[in-house]
Amino acid sequence: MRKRLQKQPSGEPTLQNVAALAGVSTATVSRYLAKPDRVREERRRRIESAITELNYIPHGAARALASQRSRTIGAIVPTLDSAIFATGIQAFQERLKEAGYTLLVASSNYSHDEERTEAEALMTRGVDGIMLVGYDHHDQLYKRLRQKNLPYINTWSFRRDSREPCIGFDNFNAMVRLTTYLLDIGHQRFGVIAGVTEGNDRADDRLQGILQTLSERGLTVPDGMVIECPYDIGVSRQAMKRLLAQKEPPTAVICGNDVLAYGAILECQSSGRNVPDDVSITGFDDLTLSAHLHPPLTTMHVPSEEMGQRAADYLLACVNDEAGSTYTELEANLIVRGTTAPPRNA
Amino acid sequence: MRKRLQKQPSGEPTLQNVAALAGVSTATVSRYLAKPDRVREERRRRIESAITELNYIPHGAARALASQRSRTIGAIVPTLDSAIFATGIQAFQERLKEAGYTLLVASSNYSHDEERTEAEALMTRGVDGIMLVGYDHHDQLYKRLRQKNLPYINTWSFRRDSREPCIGFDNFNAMVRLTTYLLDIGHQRFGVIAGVTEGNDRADDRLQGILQTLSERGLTVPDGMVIECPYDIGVSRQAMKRLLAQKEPPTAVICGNDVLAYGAILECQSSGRNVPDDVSITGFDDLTLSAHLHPPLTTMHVPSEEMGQRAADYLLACVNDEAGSTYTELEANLIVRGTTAPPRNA
DNA sequence: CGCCGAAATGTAAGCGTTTACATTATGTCC
DNA sequence: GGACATAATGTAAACGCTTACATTTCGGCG
Repeated sequence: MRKRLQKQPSGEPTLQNVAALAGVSTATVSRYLAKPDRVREERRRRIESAITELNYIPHGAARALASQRSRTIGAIVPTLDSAIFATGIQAFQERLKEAGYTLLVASSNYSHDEERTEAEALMTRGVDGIMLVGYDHHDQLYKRLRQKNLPYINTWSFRRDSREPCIGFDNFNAMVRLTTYLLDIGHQRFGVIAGVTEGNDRADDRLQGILQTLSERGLTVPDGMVIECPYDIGVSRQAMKRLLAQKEPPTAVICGNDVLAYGAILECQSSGRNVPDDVSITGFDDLTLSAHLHPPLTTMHVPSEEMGQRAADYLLACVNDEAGSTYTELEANLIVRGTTAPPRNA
Repeated sequence: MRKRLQKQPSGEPTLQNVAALAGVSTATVSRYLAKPDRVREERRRRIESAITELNYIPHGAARALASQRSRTIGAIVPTLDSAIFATGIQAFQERLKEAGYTLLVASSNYSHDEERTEAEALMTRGVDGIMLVGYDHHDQLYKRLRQKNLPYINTWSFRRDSREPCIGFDNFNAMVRLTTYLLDIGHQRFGVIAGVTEGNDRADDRLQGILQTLSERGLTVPDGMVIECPYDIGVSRQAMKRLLAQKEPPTAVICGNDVLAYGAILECQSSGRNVPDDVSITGFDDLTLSAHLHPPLTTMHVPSEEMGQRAADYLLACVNDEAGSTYTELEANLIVRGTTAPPRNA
């Protein structure tokens, strides 16, 4: 046998060391780690003290390699830098933690391509499942997911006709309800500050919900009364300014989410307009802050925590070969607060 | 040789398959993956098409096991559910992504014990480095980190006397400056709505900065004028209510962060008090929204993005055995906006 | 045309676990 | 006390890569 320079080992205590110190086989230690009650009392104690003494920490990669599962789950959100996703992810993570799983996060910046790339990266990391936001994804991504037979779930939206596992609410329908409410209290002239619909099915569904409801009531929204803008409060203020500058300004402005609504409200306050007397404004998400605003924001409440939890539950069920409900519809609730009122002339 | 039931392989294409299909050795494929220009043109092409044909995705765990590094970095933040950390993490992640690293996140809920547990979990996952928030951590955690010789960095605070690698700003000093500013424009009666200092060195440093500055100017803050509360807008409103109910209410209220300040402002608005005429209010963090409030919030700007980036840079430098600056002080800047003014009687 | 150093490639030994199967200890029942 | 089922343990072969070292190929050059 030739002599070779040994590859440098990690220097960390290994399961093998633990076994040696405890005077048992590696299999027993491994079993102890997985199901402590499958090894007899006396050995268990020896193993435990060996672990403590060596400060042994199992090697996840070795584990993943041997067992073909990483106890790791991935999530790809458009951005972490948004309270609403952060809340959902936080809940998601919390649940995974309880089950001994670790979360890998990635962000797509609202781009299908980036999302796909990130998904690929997560797969390399060997995640046992993936949480996605929305239902509209890169074809290749769906293909890969199915090919690898990797559990995944779409969140933040729910469509009756979906063939993909999903948990969320119906964005379209939610906006139908909100718009109907505004119509019912007498509004006729609407403005819309929508999120960017390109590559964002939630934003698009919401916008369509508004437009369709209005058109069913025989109302059309003139050009210039629908503005798409990124979820940025400054940009939203600009949008609101343009809306208010129209010769027949809207009596109600529907915003794609709460942040856009904040911008709209602030613009009104800065320009001396009263909300809701001069103009009603609505949001979507129901961020914590919204209830405290002055006046408090009328908005659709999105159950982001529950969504996070349930998504985790579903994926955990999948990896454990249990049955989980593949389609779960949650309710987004209209919360009427202080930023909406009948229009002046009504 | 006995017959054994084969352990079920993953069914995924492996590097071995790629090598076979391309007609080269596994070593060559592996090299191609790591440094494409180290294999000759012609083989490179064969390998590439083999990869495409098989839809090959490298197996991260195997990789990690063989190479002793996971290309994965962990971060433990108090909570994801806070705009300020989310922003920092987002930037951190972005940078890691560029370098081909993946982020593992965990949250500690402001508890040293949970932080330690999470760190242990991250180590099992084999992270190559860890980002922590604050400098005050569980002794065991520090011990473990050093014992494993695992790169780590403290963020969100900077202390001259720190012996730990850190990147951040001096919370104490920042509050000294902010308090001095308020003193300079004439305030004498102060209220403080601080974050919970237990287990949160940043919150504590900030509070001490305020108290010490005041005491140096011969001012003492009476009991009941300093309230610690969790970063919750509702709770903060309650705190503000109590402050305003004192017989000599403060002319300036210093808040531990922007969220607390929002609560304070909203409480004033609800109770018909004018900010800043009746009472000045300051925040800390400079969240995006703060600049847009009405009036816009006077606050300390925290460079969370830069902090995230730099933290990533440092850890990446460590894993690549490059030199990175171990101590980096960033500046938190006082942004004077509309919520502060000299007191009425001044 | 042969020689040499460098570059490219191949060979095969791990990396630290899990787990199928073999073996051994334990407990139960007559 | 022996036979047997059962529970506990041990043995050793993967898992899918990386990489040290060996071998081959390539390009110049005299």
